[in-house]
Amino acid sequence: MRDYYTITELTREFGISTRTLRFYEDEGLIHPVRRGRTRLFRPADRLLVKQILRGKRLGFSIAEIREIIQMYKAPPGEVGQLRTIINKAAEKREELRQKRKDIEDTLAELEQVEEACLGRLAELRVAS
Amino acid sequence: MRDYYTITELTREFGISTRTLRFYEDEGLIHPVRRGRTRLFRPADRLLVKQILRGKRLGFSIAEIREIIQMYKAPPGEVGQLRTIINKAAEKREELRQKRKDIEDTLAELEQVEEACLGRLAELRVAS
DNA sequence: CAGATATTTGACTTTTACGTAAGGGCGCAT
DNA sequence: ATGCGCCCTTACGTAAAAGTCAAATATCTG
Repeated sequence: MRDYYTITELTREFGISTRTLRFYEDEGLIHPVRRGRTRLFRPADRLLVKQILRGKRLGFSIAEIREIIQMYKAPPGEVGQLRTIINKAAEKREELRQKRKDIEDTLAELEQVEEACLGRLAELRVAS
Repeated sequence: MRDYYTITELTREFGISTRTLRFYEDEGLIHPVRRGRTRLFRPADRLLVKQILRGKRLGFSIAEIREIIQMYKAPPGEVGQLRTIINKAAEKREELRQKRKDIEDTLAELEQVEEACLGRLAELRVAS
């Protein structure tokens, strides 16, 4: 486990640009430390980037990803705040379950596509 | 099963705008028939809209959705084409499985968030 | 310490997926 | 005949998420 990663190391690891990482910083999603002006990414920052990209793959906007990330680092807080977080988490989970169902449905359809293609291929072989 | 739906009926059913449906037509995703200039959506068009919106929820771009849709209505075709489709379908399925894993991971993290919040709430009750 | 390589900020541009406004047509209930 | 609701096209506008480029530093390496 490295102490620090440079910006270019992370861009190579994740296949993104430096612009993207700076953009995420501007958006308040990550907070790499600085040595002079140069950004240094700690393992925790790297993990955050991973979570951000995961959110992107699922079609979440930056704003939504920010919300999710903020839930992760929620402080002890007071009762009202805790309840708010619990509710938000429940909402997101519901949304994720919907997405999962969408995935299952699409997977099923694509399997049908494959079967149909294989079937058609078999027909063509017989006919020739 | 209705013969035709008007554009407004579909916007109400799916919570989208007429602009969106016209945009999808411009993009070649749907092809409602016309009575004069007015679009008439058949059940098959309605199903397509459903599939498009499902794709959107999963973070697919219009271009990607177009690809998926084209697999569904792939014609009997010739051997090379069929193989291409089979490969594309396999790729998409892999992508979907990745997304599903992303969802599972995020769900697990959110459950941890909830547990942590509930734990903290319990602490606060004891302390008071 | 020089030269190469990496990083910074800032500004402008691009792409995607629509939103929105303008201007007009059709059918029908008042 | 007119007001209402729904429909059409054309065209410009916009927000999000970066891409791209320039010019100025920083950092590493021999």
